[in-house]
Amino acid sequence: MADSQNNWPTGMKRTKQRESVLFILEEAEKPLSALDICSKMDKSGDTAWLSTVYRILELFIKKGIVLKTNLMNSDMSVFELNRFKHKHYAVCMNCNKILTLENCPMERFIPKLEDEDFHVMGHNLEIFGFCKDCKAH
Amino acid sequence: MADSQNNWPTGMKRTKQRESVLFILEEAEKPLSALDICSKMDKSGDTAWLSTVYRILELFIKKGIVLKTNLMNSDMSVFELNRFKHKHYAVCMNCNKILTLENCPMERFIPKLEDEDFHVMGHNLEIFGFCKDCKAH
DNA sequence: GGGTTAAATGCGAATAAGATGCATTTACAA
DNA sequence: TTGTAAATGCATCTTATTCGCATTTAACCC
Repeated sequence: MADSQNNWPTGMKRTKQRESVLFILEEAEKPLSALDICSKMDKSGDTAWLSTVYRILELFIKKGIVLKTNLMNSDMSVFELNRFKHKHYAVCMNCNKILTLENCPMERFIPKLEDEDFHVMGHNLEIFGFCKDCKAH
Repeated sequence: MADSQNNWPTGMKRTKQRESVLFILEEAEKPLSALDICSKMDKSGDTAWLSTVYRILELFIKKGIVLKTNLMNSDMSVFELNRFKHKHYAVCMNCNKILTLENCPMERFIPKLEDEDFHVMGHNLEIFGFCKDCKAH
C-alpha cells in the first residue's frame, strides 16, 4: 500500500481503515470529500462507515497529515494530504473542476489592516472562472 | 429607514421584511449571518421567519445587492451589502473578529495554471491569524 | 501465542444550516 | 376597490457532519 505501508505516523494505531484512507489520499491528485473517500474504500473492498472516515480525517488533521478546505463556499469540505507546500486552487464555476495554482500572490504582499498589530498566520485563496472546456459554453 | 426608504431597487416588491433586511445590512459594518439578521429583526420588532430571511438574501444576491461569503471554512455563510468595491477580510483565529483588508495582492498578479485557457472571473481571499487582543493569549 | 485493555469502529441517532412545499397574506396594478 | 401574482408563515425535508454507545481490534505484556 504504497508509502504508508512502511511509514506509519507515530502515536496512532494502525488500522485497516486508517491505512485505506491514507492510501487513497496518497494516490489522489486533487482534494476529496469524505464521501469520495468512503466510496473509493467501498470499491476497493475496505468498507468503512462514513462517520469513521470523518473521525479518521479529524485525527489526520490534528496530526498535521491532512489539510481540510472548503472550495467555492460549498457546504462540503474536501481533504488532501499535507504535502507541506503552499497550495491554492482555481475552480471552474461550471463543472467544478479543480486546477492547481502554481504561483501565489501573497509571496511579496504586505497586508494593510486597521489593526496593525494583527499577527498573520496564513491565508486562503481561490480563483474562480471557467476552464477551457466550459469557456465555450 | 436610511437610504433604502427612498431608493428601492427595481423589480422587486417592497415588503416590510425586505426593507428590514436591507436596513440591517446597510447599518452593518461587518458581514452578518442569516441568523444574525433574523435576531436583529426580532429585536427591532420586525420579526420574520428564518427561511424568509434566506429567501430574501437569495433574491438580493441574485439582484447583485448582496454578497455571500464563507469565512474560515465555517459552515455558516455571512452576508453583506455589495458596496461595489473589492474586499477581503482578515479573521482572528481565536475570537473570530473580522477585519477589513485594505489592499489586495491580486491586483498585479498573473495566475499560473496547468490549463492556460482558464478564464478567471474572480477570486476569494482571506487572511487568518491573531488580532491584537488575542495575540497575548 | 494468549490474555488484557485502551482505543477504534460499526451503527444509529442527533445536529444544524439551509431549502422546499403549501396555505395564507400582501403589495400593487388595473 | 378589487384581482392576482408574488411574498411570507410555518412545518417539514435535506444533507453534511457529529455524537453516543455497544462491539471489535491493535498492541503491549506475560
